[in-house]
Amino acid sequence: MLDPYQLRADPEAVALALSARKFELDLTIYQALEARRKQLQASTQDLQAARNQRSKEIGAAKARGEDIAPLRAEVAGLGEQMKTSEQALEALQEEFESFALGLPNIPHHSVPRGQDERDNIEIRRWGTPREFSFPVRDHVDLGALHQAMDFEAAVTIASSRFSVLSGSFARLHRALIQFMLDTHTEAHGYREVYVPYLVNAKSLRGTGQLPKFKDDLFEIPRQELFLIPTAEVPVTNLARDVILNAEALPTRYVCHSPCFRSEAGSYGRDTRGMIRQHQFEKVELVQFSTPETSYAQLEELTAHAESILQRLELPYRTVALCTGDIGFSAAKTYDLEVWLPAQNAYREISSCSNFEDFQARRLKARWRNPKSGKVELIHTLNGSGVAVGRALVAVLENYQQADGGIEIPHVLRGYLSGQEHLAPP
RNA sequence: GGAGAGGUGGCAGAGUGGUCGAUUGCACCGGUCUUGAAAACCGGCAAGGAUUCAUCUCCUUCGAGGGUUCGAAUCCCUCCCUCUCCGCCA
Repeated sequence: MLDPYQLRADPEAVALALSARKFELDLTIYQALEARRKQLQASTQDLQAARNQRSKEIGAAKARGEDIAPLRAEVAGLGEQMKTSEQALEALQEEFESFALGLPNIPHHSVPRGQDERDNIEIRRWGTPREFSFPVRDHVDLGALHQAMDFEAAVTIASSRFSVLSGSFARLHRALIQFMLDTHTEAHGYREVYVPYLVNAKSLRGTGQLPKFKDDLFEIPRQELFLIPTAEVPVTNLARDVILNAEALPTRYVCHSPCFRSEAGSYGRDTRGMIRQHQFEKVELVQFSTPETSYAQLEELTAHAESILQRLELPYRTVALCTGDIGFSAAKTYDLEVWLPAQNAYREISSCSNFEDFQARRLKARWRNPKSGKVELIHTLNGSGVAVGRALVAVLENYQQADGGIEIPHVLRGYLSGQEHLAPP
């Protein structure tokens, strides 16, 4: 949610800033709503004040033992009038809220301007894609060869866009999770958390998935809960309705969780293999910070995610998303794209964002600023550190050998009883 | 699932229809005292919103929603959550 004061003070400037991300803020609608709100709120509060004052007079008169009947008659009509006004105001405020919830965040000034992903800017590249002396297999073929990846079984059990891993690949997948968690907790100073995978609508509204992106979620209507699309939701909601102490900031959380996405609207995209699944594992980094340090922390968080790819010795590049490609809630985002030899392309494996106070305003996530003594909104950040399924794909494809065997990255060997190599059966 | 108890400010905890937005304690901030600190004493200290250059003033909020009333933290109804006991269960 945007700062209502900023919106009120200079709606034209907000509209201009949002136009950079191809969002059209309808100033006519906004200003009409605002004018009605202002008028109705003032008149409602006047009625409430009159009611309160009269009631106090009745109380005082009664205490003096006077006859209160005439006073009561005087106030009689006030209540109905007030109630009508209050209801109208409430309806208007709901209308205003749904309007405000539909407004995306304002991009930070450092975000490159552009229309779509073609205008994203590559910040840096790490590693060199390997030259293969044999035809490369993609992870699906490698999975079949190792008898360790079964998409047909997943269709039988659930539907398309699910997968079954077994044997060495299931273990490699688990090893990646352990490696990422251990690295972030031991080398990067994150606190590991375990959280609910089902969350309520309030949590999703807080992080920005609701109301606008309901179709992307799996819903459990009976219990009014949703499967999490990312650990960002439960972990960021740790700060909901909380006033943090200044000493607690910055707060760094790391969380491994499954993620569930309906992938509505992506029919036909990435249908082969486990690149785009309804269910996948992710290790998520979440930080809470003061407004002063949030951009420094975005750089830090991004470096922590990059460190995973570096330790796995996977070539990747870091991309700054342009204004036209940035997500709804984010003020600035870096994507990490890992090299996939079978696709001959860099593919997204992590997305690291600073949301500034956009989520915090919805969450009422605040801190007490010792300088002002005031309660102020925190800034929230998160990033994948990194997507586990895609990391598995990247390891398999980058580390494959001519016979279809897989060399194990050095940092994972300790999690695999020291194995250096997975031979096909 | 059954029975009972309870949800009040950062925390603890009073308050059962009328200056209660809320006694008090702790924590926190400022001051006096002190070489310094502690103690003691004095003062301040909820959040959100409207209006305003700012102050003043006003409105809302005692788990959530609805109701009764001129007036609700307080009475009634529904829901949510927490705790205790029983049952069941990983």
